[in-house]
Amino acid sequence: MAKPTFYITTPIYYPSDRLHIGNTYTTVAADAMTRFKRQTGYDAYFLTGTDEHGQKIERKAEAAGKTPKAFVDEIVAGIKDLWAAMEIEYDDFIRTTDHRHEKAVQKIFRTFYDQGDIYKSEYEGLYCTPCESFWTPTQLKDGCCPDCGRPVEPTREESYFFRMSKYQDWLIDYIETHPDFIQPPSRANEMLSNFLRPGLQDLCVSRTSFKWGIPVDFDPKHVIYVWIDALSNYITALGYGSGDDSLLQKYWPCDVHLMGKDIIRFHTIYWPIMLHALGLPLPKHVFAHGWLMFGADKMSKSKGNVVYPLPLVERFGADALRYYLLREMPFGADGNCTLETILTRMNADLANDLGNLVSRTVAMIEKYFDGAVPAPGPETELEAALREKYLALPALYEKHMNELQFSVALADVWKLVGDLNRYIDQTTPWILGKTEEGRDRLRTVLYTLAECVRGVAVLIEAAMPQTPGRIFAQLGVTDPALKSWQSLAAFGRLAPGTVVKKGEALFPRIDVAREMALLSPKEEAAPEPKPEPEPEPKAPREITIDDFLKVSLRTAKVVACERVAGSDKLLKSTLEVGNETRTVLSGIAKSYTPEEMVGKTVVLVANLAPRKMRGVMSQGMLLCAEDSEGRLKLATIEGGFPSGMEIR
RNA sequence: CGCGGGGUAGAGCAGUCCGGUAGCUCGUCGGGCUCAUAACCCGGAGGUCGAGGGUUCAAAUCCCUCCCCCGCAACCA
Repeated sequence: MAKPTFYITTPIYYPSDRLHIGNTYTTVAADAMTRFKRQTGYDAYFLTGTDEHGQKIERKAEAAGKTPKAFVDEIVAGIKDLWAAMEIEYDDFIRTTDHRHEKAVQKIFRTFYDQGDIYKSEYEGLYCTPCESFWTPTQLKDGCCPDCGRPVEPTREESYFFRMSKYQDWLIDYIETHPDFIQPPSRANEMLSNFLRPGLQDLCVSRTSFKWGIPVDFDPKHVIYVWIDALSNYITALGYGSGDDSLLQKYWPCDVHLMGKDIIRFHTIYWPIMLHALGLPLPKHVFAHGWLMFGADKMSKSKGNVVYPLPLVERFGADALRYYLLREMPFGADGNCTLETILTRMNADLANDLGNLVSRTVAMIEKYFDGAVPAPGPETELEAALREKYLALPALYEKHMNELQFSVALADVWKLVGDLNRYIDQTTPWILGKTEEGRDRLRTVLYTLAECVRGVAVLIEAAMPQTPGRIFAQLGVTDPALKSWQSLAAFGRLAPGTVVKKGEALFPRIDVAREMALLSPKEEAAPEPKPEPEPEPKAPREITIDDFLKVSLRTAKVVACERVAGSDKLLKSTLEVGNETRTVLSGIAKSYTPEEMVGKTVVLVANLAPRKMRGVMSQGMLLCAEDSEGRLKLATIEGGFPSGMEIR
């Protein structure tokens, strides 16, 4: 009988920057799930990859003086290195620039067009010419381009559109009749009430404003815009439209699309509709996990709790970081993530509980039985209770893993680890070892420990691929049958006489304070390229003095200041600039009270185009410094200097 | 009334759907043990479960009102 199949995907990541720990989390989760499914008898297939087209990459490549392909090649290599370091083993890594993908996407696009799902029309929107971008009214900043701040103008661009509206009722019905489709279920409500029930707009699926994309083969001045290009990867990777769709036949429909909660909308609305239009069944589950929060904006860099994956892996190993990621985050919810919580968790669970358990178990077998696992004697109720827990664990673990509740599944295993540490204290082997009758009892105790430790090693394999091997080495387990999931079905598989050998500590205890100092972002000018926290999209370019002189900076005295009704950030200041009076709005209400403002002599950008905010015209801008926590300090002029003076 | 998430011990969280002695991890204090990675085990202190009202024999849990925090949105030239 053929094995049941299991197909799992991560999103394809956008390689405009290095990946952060959030993407690492998704991918680790998918990898752990894949390993778990294989372990429990499935034919599992794990897909990840990169989404490489689009204007943003086109521009970044240009800024870096590279071709888009060369630019993404480099980043993709880094991503693959990171996955290798994290022990992530995917079956396929699809890049949207792969020839196989591009061909299939063109075919999909044409299919939609031929069957009338896609039609050509004009996109009417607000266009910023310098940025070559369309913006929706809601994206605009005060009527201007959110990127460059310059005015936009209504423009039309020829575009292809997907008739989403046609499938809206079908999708609503599908989601309502398939309560398991969107996980967690609260996300389904969100999609229904925010997007589906109000009515779907037809989706713009091509662009003519940039070139870095897959051309529409029957209308080559268009490139296919992100949706059809990116989402299709889940089937093009399986050979959809390639002539060999054996993988598709085997693995589709997908079991789980795993992703962060930010992109759930695309996967639960556009993607299902596209699949339906292609006549393909929908994925069984779309699962959105939460975010890893780094103590959020409030306490990041200054508290030294920004976390990057690579330095941690290098220092503590892939398994420790994988364990942390899977254990710390509850199902579907956001989790706090700081260097301190990571190190503390590693110490408590890995070094103290598991590592030390293995260490003391093996040490006692060496000490009392010359390293040979003793044959167990009669059982007491202590052993019976442990055995019962041990035997119940695989089913429990399997249940939680199948619900993608990694943290709960691991917590179950660690309950057994805790029980075993307690068991040692209850049975006091070091006393048993002193008498002849005690030694009989000791055989049972140490055998029970060794067998349970073996079970733990088997159970954690999916989450921590490297550690079981190290435990087996210390226990002297070589027979593959004893490393298998099936071996958990009965207690007592470990053969008495097996020779153990104490090795290095599985997880050396970490000096948290020291490591925190060592790994804090400031020290991290390491050779490895650190993933810049917020890479400036627009790197400051050199300008000439003439450019600078275009900016008119003047001293200005605040003569009055008040809060702006309805805004928590804006202050409205009345400024005296020489013999002129100006009104300026500034987003500084969180750092300054109106009272503090009055009387200050500040720096005004005097020739900035006026802008309306909250219905009030702002005639200029005040210069401010901003720290990493968003606190602002105005640039001020000391002393009683007159207003209206030029600043150079 | 924009959408959503949340407010439970010093910190991070579970419990809330299906009312019934408030629980877990870390930290802290005290004790035990010596097989072990200064680890492990036991115990204590520490909570008016955001506030107020209601239903009930009984409310963290159900109902109503309000306050506060965090995302998104808005907005910070």
